Amino acid sequence: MKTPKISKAVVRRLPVYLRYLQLLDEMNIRTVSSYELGQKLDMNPAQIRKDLAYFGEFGRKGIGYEVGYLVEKIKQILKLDRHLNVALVGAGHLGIALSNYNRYTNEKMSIAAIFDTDREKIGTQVGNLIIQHIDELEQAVREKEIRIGMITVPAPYAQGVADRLVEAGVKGILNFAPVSLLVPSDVHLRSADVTTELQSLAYYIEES
Amino acid sequence: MKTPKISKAVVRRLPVYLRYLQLLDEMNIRTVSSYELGQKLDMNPAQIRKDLAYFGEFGRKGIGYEVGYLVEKIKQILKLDRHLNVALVGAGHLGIALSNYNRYTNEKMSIAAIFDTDREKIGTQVGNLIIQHIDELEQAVREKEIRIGMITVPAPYAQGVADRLVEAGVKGILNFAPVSLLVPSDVHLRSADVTTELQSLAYYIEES
DNA sequence: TAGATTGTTAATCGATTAACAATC
DNA sequence: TAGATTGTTAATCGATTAACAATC
Repeated sequence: MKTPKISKAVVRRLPVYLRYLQLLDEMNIRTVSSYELGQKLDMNPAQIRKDLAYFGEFGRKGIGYEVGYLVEKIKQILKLDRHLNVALVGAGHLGIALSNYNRYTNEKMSIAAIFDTDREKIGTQVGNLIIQHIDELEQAVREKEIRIGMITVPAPYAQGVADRLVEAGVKGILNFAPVSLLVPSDVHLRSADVTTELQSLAYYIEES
Repeated sequence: MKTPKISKAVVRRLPVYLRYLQLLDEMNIRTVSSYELGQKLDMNPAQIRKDLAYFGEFGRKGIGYEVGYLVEKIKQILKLDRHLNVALVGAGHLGIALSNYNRYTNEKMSIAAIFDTDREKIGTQVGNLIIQHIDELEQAVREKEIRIGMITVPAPYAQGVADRLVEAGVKGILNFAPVSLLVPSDVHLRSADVTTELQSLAYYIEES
């Protein structure tokens, strides 16, 4: 165990750091301090330093962090330096839209299969993939070593899809359906539901 | 000030409770205990009771919560009992997909305008809306009393769009672009970025 | 050297959970 | 009445921030 005990909050912030560091890298900025990062990401510099320090000593006192080096380190930590295949279940508007995210994430992470139940859609090409029937899910997950599933089916079908993904061996699920899912504790579930986000935002909107 | 100090974590859970309660309501289930809710939502019952108790005494000792009543109460708390207009900026695949979310959220919350800069798209109908040029944003926000903006433009344009939304008077922003935005402290910003979600999930995926 | 900035410890703050009296 | 379940206080746990010695 190379890391002691990393909190979920820390892990959720690492991709945010990574994204901004990659931007700096593209701008050929070599070095950055936790203070500068804090300014740009609206975060406390101490938190950034502490987060990074869980994984090693990446900075230099008096200087800051070397951008390119830190990018590589964070990629390693997040395991973005190895291939990771994702399955997308639900080829509706949202599913199709998300299938474009291939480019955004990382060359090493890619959507390796898309599933639906609609006979009209099956066999159709989306990007460089062909929409498959969901009954091929288990086989595809095994053959392509898919580890993460994204669920973009209507709410009533989402739990069933989650069950199948789990059964097939997926270890992470990103659920876009507006419903609470139950999965075994060894499977990491994230909700990416627009409904709940908007509804909780509404709380903060004062009367006009 | 009718509420003392409600934490963000509590507010984010209320829509989750609401959603499940509405499901129970549709199934004509009259009453539910915090224990049952906890089971179905994979949450601690004490937390659910405590969350609800911040806003009033909605339950009955020995009985539980009356589903229909609690649904109404949570809607009131989240201000989902009044109209709330949302603007969508960016009519790409994701934007179009999200424009369907009208039905999911709430009859009272609706996307009231869609903007883009692409001349090809402007004037095009999406659902019951016509895509407008982003230069009409300020006027539309004012006229339609839009209070929340969803950003689905490419990352490099997102901060500019956020600035315009803020300037126009929007008080909540849901950002789908893979970039960290800065907004004034009185504007509530939420990130709904798939990239960071997937990347943080990757951390938990063990070697195959 | 003087100034800057890290890594880390200690202090603080916030959120979750346990426990139980009140009561339906 | 006995059993169930809330609302709430106290205890615990986890996360953030402040402070500063180490050092580039």
